[in-house]
Amino acid sequence: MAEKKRMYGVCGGGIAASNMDSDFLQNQRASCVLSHPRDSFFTSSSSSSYLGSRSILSFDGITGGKKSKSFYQSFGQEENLEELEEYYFLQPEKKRRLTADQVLFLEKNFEDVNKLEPEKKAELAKELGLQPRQIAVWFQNRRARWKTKQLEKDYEALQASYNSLKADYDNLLKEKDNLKAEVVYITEKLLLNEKENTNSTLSHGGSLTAAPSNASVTYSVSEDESSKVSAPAQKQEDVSYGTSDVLDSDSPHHTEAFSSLLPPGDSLYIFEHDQSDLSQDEEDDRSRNLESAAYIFPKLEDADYCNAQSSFYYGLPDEDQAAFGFWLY
DNA sequence: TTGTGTTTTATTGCCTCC
DNA sequence: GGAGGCAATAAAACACAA
Repeated sequence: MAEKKRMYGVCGGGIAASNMDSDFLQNQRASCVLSHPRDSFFTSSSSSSYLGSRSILSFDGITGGKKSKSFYQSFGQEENLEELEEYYFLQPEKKRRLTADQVLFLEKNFEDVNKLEPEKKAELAKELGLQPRQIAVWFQNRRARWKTKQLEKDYEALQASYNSLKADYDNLLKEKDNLKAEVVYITEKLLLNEKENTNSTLSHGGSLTAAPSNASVTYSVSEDESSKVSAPAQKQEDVSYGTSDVLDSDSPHHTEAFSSLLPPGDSLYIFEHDQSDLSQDEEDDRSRNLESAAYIFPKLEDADYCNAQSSFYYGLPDEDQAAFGFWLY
């Protein structure tokens, strides 16, 4: 690539200067030294429009720190101009850091506009005694730094947003698991009561009796029984039933939860039972029914009453459908 | 003092716009 | 085709621990 940018070059010798034409280099030489304390030695040939650059050449300690041999150490004030010029322009290129003031000034301008108009660039260069190219480079690098910072900020914001959403999601998952466990618990209770009811009916000469539609709801679960039922779910998901109103057997809300499954006007008639009455076969049946019910119940939240009822009804084995049909209607 | 990591200054090559 | 912007990179300057 020819060219344009190779010509921006810094004043003085070194790599960048090697691509410059001689007129350009003459001007740069002149402008380079103007800002130096010994500017007067070189002003005669200057036609530069800038005050010149303090950068690149290493004759002037600007920012402190490690420095190569200084101008004044190398040459006493009596040295002749040829040697001085040789010193300046045959020096290998050295980068110079801008002074704190220069940086501050540039930073303030960067706050106003982060892209420079050519006029502004020339103005800043003149004001700071730098090459316009240096100003342009500084702004370019500054934009790059700003962009990097911005990316970091954006990343942090996204990370925070992600963490927040993930926390919400985890909470919803827990809530879902809790609700699932409640469904299992409730279903088990219903099935147990259905069994109990069947047994009771058979022991009373085989005539089925349903609770009157306006009968009061009675439901009770012993402390011991409750813990037996909930234990597996707790073990698996660390679920606490104690937090649920629905599952609080002492709470009036408990029966309301069951009643919500019934047609308006009907109420649930549930007998107390003794779990110890269950045989191994009955336990197996119960497990099977629990699986079915646990699969079906989650649909209830979106379904209207009829849909929920039919889902519940048809999702069970035939014999259980009959049983549920008995006590639901 | 020296080795090493970071920051700053500057260059290069490519791209877009006018 | 020239001017200017950007990404990638080099290299000097700087900071700091050992």
